[in-house]
Amino acid sequence: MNVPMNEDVDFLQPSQVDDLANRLFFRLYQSANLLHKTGTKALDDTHITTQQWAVVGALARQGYEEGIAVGELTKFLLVSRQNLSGVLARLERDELIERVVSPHDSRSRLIRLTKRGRHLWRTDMSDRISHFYDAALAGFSTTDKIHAIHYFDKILTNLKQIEQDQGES
Amino acid sequence: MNVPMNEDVDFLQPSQVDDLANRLFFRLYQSANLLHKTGTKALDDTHITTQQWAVVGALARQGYEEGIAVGELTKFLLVSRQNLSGVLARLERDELIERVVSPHDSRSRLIRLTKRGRHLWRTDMSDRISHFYDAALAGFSTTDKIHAIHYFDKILTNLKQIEQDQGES
DNA sequence: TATTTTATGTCAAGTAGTTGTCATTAAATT
DNA sequence: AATTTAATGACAACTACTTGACATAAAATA
Repeated sequence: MNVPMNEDVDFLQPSQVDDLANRLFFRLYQSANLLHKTGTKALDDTHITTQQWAVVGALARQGYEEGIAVGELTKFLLVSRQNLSGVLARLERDELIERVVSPHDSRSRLIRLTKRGRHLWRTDMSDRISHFYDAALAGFSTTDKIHAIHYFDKILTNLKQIEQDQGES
Repeated sequence: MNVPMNEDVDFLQPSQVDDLANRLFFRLYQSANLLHKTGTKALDDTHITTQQWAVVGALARQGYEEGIAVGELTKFLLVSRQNLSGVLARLERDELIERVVSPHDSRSRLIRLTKRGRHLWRTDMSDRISHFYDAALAGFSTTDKIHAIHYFDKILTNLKQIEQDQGES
């Protein structure tokens, strides 16, 4: 037995799996679970889920008043086309978004907020989201936020690379 | 107009919503999406999803050979009992876990790995997970990992507080 | 012009997540 | 001993997420 056993690490993850990595991704998993639960509840009055929030928030960005193609939106949100299709159908049902044919490419239908959708974002969602963010990032300095974003960006870059490698095989 | 407009911030988030917070949680949302997609694909051969991975990983920890109560598991994974119930049913169907009556509380059934489940974890999952972690955290020093975990812990603490506050109202 | 590529929609099957409700059973409390 | 509380299972309805497959229409290319 030339390999020394580290009892402290072994207690939590009794295998060759990197304990720090395991903790990190498990906390990412937990954070995402709680984000969806508490985020959706924070917007309970608006009947908007965190996924719909992500879509509406994307469409509310300046520069996207005329809409965005579904394909672009899937790349931005990192969800599948088929999944996004359902979310968009429900947002369309509730008259928060609409589909218009792209002036540049008639294959492409652009998704954009309706007047009602824009109004909901500005009037009912923004404030609640601000308060949610304040509570969720209590104790975070600006520097902390920037550093945390940086780590997320690195993880995202790596995961995108993994996805690309997986697609090739 | 006494409030100065910050064009840089306004470009990405044209409201009073904290842009840094928005970026941070959007990247958390994206990271979780990609984690599930790439993680599940990395374990494709084993027919284990990231959620099942979380459960099996939790049960594979030292000290949990005799099992864990469903309620404890929901608190650990931060998912609902009803959701976990379905995941456990599929793992039971595949004979990776089993339910045994708790020796201390006969209301409680303990979830534990079967021999087959433990074998799958050690033989097929651990290595793939290690490689996945290595790729997903490429460029992360040990210090980076510790700092990132620290941020996740702070976010988790805050989100748990939000959940508690929401439950009271 | 004919072919290929691209963007999208749709249908299907399966997994995962939520809340809410009701029932059961046993522990804990009065 | 009777009542309350806690842990769980089961069912329902809904949203969201995946892959796979097939169809359509228009852009791009040969």
